[in-house]
Amino acid sequence: MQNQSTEDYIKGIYQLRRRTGAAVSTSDLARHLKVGDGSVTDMVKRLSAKKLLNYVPYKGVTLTEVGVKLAMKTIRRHRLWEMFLVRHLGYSWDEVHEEAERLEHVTSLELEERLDRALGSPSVDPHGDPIPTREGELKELIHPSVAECREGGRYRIARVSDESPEVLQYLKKLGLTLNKRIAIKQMIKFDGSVIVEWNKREIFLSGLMARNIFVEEA
Amino acid sequence: MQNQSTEDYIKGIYQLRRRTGAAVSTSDLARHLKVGDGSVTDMVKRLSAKKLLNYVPYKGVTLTEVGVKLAMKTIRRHRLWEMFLVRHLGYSWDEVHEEAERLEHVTSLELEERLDRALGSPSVDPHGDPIPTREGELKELIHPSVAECREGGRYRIARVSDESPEVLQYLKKLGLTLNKRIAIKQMIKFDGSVIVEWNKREIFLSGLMARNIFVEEA
DNA sequence: ATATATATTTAGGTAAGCCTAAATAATCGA
DNA sequence: TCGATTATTTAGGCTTACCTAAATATATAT
Ligand SMILES: [Mn+2]
Ligand SMILES: [Mn+2]
Ligand SMILES: [Mn+2]
Ligand SMILES: [Mn+2]
Repeated sequence: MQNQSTEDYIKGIYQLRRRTGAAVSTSDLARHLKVGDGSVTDMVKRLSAKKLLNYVPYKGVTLTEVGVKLAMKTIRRHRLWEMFLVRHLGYSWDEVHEEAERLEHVTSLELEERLDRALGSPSVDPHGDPIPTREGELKELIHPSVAECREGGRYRIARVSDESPEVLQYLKKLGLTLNKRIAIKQMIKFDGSVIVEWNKREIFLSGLMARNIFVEEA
Repeated sequence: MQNQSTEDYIKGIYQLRRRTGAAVSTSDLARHLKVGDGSVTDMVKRLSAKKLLNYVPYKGVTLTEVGVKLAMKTIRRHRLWEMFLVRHLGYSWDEVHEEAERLEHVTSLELEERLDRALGSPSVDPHGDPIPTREGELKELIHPSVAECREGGRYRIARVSDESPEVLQYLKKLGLTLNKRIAIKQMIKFDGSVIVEWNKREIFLSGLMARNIFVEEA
């Protein structure tokens, strides 16, 4: 098993790459991990020596096959823990990320299996993010954000960005949680905000909020 | 919160001290933690600077009040996790120590509270060891070992040494788990072994085994 | 194309935790 | 009580993962 830093670097690279598609720059990774640029260059060389990633100076890093495996393993553990904390310990979806961020690094294969079994092998985490399989397969679901919906459409909330606890807290307060069914009442072009209907109430969502909620046609 | 090494050192000191009563020598601690003697001297100086313990060269270490608090917190988390893994994830008592040894260091106060609540504030762990309270109070229960029992006596198994997984596995196979009621059939002076009766069967326990099972008069 | 701005790496340091071997202190036996 | 044995500390090193500032490479704008 690898240590906390290694796993967080590899996971970070995987996630940044999913967003940009290209090689991940050391400075983007530094920002993501909240460490200095020089520290990343340093660490990235060591991870490259361990064959977890390919590093081309001034060009950025990409994960090797082994690296992707490790990313999958870490993400799987993270999301299983999030799910477990919600279902079995009464956490709400805005409280689990931090905990899972630490637990993911001290989870044996045995524990991973037992978490999975206790949850009935869930396919998504509390934020709607897919959980990689035991074998490391991850099918990314591509859902449009509320900001990209058509007026009058009816949708199911399929995923919510887990970036900020505040967004999650706010949505919880509104009642807009996973799998809730909403209708798009009005798209306000001017600032990208959206008015949705849920439970017979009209809810106003800022443009930023709308871009953090992902839906599926209902 | 402290890091893994710090917590394991402090916990180790607490546990060694409970057994011997006196200040803990650096070499005993080194053996316990499986690190070199010199490493312990090194670390112990740092922990002393942090006011977690008092270190007198050549005399050994004792925990400060703050140190004892940290030991209690760590032991509480360890034992709550052991209990949780057994009750909620189907682990058996010989499989939980290693897992808890890592989980104890990444457990927030919030998580500690939720584990405790989910378990109904248990007073002992799966091995019969008492769980410190939220406030850090620990009442050590003093039970005689089977090796110290009187022939013909009837007892309840109150605690089992969690030192070795083998002992625990063996006892599990025999069916001699916590709270089981046994009768002492014969104490064999020659080698300290004991024959006990449980569930209408006679079970032979080696001297070493007998010294690792602790009981309460029934 | 060249100067300037920005991104990235290098260099030199630090702290934590470990190791081994040498030095020294404490303890024990006769 | 003195010499030998044992326990403990010191010294010198190592690796990991950070930091900051200086140097250098790359990208951008005129
Ligand atoms: Mn993490
Ligand atoms: Mn999540
Ligand atoms: Mn531990
Ligand atoms: Mn235990």
